[in-house]
Amino acid sequence: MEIEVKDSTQRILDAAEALFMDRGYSAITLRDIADELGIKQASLYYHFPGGKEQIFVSMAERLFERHREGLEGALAGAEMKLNAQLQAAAQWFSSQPPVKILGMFHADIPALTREHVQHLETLARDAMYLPLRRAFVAAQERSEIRPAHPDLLAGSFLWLMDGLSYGQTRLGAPPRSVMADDLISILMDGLRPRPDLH
Amino acid sequence: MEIEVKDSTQRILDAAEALFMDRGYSAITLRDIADELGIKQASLYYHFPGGKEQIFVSMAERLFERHREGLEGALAGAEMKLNAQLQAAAQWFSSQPPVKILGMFHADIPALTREHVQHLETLARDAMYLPLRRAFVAAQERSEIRPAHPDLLAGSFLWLMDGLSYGQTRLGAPPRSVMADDLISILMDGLRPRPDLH
DNA sequence: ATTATCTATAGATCTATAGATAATGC
DNA sequence: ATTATCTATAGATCTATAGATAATGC
Repeated sequence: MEIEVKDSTQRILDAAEALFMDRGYSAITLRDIADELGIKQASLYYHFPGGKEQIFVSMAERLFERHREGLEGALAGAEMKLNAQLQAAAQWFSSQPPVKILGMFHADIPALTREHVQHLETLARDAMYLPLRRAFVAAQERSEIRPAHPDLLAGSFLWLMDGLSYGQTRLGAPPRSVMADDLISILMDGLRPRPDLH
Repeated sequence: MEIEVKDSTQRILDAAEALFMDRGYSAITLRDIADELGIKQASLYYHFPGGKEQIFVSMAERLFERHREGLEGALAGAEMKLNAQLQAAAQWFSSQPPVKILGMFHADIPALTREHVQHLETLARDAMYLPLRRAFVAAQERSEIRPAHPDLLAGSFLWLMDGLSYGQTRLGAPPRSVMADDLISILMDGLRPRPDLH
């Protein structure tokens, strides 16, 4: 059994991810990240010559790749019923630290270059949005749910999963797993193929 | 007919609201706000001796009071059916600039003093969360919807309304009013009093 | 010689304060 | 005299660069 010590690059990205995701790009300084690791701020430039922006972009790339694999794996591993797939997706999201992806983007991204924005938006879309959208579209094709705009469904589901992270202690809320189950159950009932219109 | 010119304090809060809500507390400087108004950064201290933090808190107080009145008015003005009330609430939210309230709080609030955090959280709760929660509880008491945790319902609805602001151009989405109607329709169907549990 | 850190610091902000200036109202 | 601005600036960061230092690997 080999004890593999994470290399410095990964440890920097770990710290950066926790800090950036929690408080946003502008609020975090390179000193915050370095302090977290017990090194000096200038030492970060050895691993990331591009400085703060490069650290942010690398962190986001790694995060999206992890989510793409995790979410696609969860969806593929579930029964081919939307209900089971959404439960698996919810479980995946709650296994991960909060992402706050859309909020982060809107607030943080004006601080980045156009190219980096474009790049990260594509990654985010591929990693989190499209896999869910495909699951909703497939369920519609199987007539498992009534017709509804798949962009709305995918976006709202993703948004709700993201919101479960925030909601925790704030504004008095039940535990996360219960919330996810209840939400999915309400959503599935709401999407039944035309139950008994009026 | 009297042309009432907004006083400087209100104009400062207008600019602060637009900037803070868009990019967050840390990303906005006093110079950004002053530039927006065509004055010098130091002049802001005449109206807000407490500086940046006081501007943010005053802006948030005004915003929450506006939302409390607007949301309570919308709910009270609607038919006493949950469906109509949620539609009125959705209309109110889409009449307002995006709030991004929870995301803002989580990210920005570590930069404020404990007292201000406490104060703003109470205002946010009273203005946006509790009115919706009361509407869901009342609908349950009228047996209009099946039993479900009202905190989850109020929180998710608020969160979804908030999300409609983000989702707009991003990630390919239908127009906001359509999305709100579709979501409410799905939610209402999902909450029907025990439809036909096999 | 290479790798990974450090110290020191330049240059660019940002917040906040002090005091000057100009316009208005008694 | 009061109100609302301005200029100037101190003091505190923050990012990024230059070059020193120490440990490891050939």
